[in-house]
Amino acid sequence: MARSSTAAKHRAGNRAARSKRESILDAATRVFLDCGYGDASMDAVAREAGVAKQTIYSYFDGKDALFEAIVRDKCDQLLEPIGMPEARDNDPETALVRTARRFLDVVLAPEGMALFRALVAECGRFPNLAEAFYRSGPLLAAGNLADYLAELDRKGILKVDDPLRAARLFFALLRGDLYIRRLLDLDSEPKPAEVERAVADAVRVFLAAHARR
Amino acid sequence: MARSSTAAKHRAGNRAARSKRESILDAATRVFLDCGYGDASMDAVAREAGVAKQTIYSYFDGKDALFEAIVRDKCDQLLEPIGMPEARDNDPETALVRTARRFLDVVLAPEGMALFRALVAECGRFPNLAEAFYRSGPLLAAGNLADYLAELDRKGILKVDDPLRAARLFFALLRGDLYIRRLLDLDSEPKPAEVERAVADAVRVFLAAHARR
DNA sequence: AATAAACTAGACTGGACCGTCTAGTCTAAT
DNA sequence: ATTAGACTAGACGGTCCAGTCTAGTTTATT
Repeated sequence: MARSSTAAKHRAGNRAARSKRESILDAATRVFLDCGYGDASMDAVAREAGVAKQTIYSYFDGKDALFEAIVRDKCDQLLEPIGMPEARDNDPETALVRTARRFLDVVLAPEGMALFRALVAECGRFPNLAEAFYRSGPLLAAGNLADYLAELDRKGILKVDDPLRAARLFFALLRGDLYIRRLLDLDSEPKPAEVERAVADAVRVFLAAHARR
Repeated sequence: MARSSTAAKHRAGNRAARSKRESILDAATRVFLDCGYGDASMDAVAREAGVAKQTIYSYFDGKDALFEAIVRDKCDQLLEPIGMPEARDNDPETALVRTARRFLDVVLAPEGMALFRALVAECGRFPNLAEAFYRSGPLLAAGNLADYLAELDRKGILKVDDPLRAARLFFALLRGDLYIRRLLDLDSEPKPAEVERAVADAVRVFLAAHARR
């Protein structure tokens, strides 16, 4: 039998309710990603959202559920460009540079970093979130690139024995030292020139390793 | 004027006091790295150490100071093998493989991962810890490798234009996808065969990129 | 206008936890 | 044996917070 509670109705979603739900999600995203799960308080979310605390509880089951919701939300929103297969090109350098830029722009941006830090910090409490992130982010991106690399190998443009492993290595190269420093919050968002240099380095090394001799 | 409080005397360090201090540090390390800073309680540390809570406060100024102490401790202990310059060898493959194994053995081990996760989670609260870790870990390792790579370049064995950047790229390759998965706690400690494969992949790609033509 | 549902502001409960304090025990040196 | 310092067990104050409850207000629908 259907629950007729307020929360259940909201989950179905009127128009007004959706906007209220979204302003809560927005505020919660800011608070959670700023403070981390532990130091974020529901009162702070309510204040930030301009909403009574009770209202939050009428849209979400509790702190855990709210955190899950905002993380899944940000994952979808943030990783969507990464997940999309890149326009392919017979010149691998062109395609790799495009893929690389798109990847770094997302993961090095403050939001991308904050999301990843939150996931790392809470992967013990929310293992399924970490899994979902990995699948719809790094794994999907590597899969797409792997398909393209396999095609280049078939066409004899590059030599790629294990496309998936090669794709993973490419993204590893791309993260490089920058990523570690960003994770530890030792650098602020890098300037475009730095990103461009990281892209160029990664592409150069990758192509050298997979050139047809 | 010198403080004559218990805490000050302990900091100087008798023999008995040192062992008590160490059992507190041990327990605190377990608790903090298991639960994270926020969810670790001083009562849990006391219980785990088999010590009264007051005793902890007579050796350490508070929760923050205890956390700092255990992190610096683990950093020193864990990163010491990484920081030492590797025995050099005119065959770069031999030397790189050795360096790579030593690096991955440390950073992929449960303790290494737990430490890094804690640092990522708390880098906002303890920015100086993150900095110290980076300098005595990744930065030092890259510096050492860079020196060796510069030597190889001088000898005409490899072509390495920017040794420090090259060294960083090598470690980036090494971390690869494994590191991300470990950070998110999606994998347990990898088997030696997996590590060996990651090492081989990284070395192969690196050498291909820096071969004298 | 009347009515019901949604919302607000804020009080409140129950629990966790940091850091302190107390009272008593153990150890070691004089 | 005495005495001082270290230690223990546990209580306690103060703070913070998740989640609930109350009483009153707004909004929308009929």
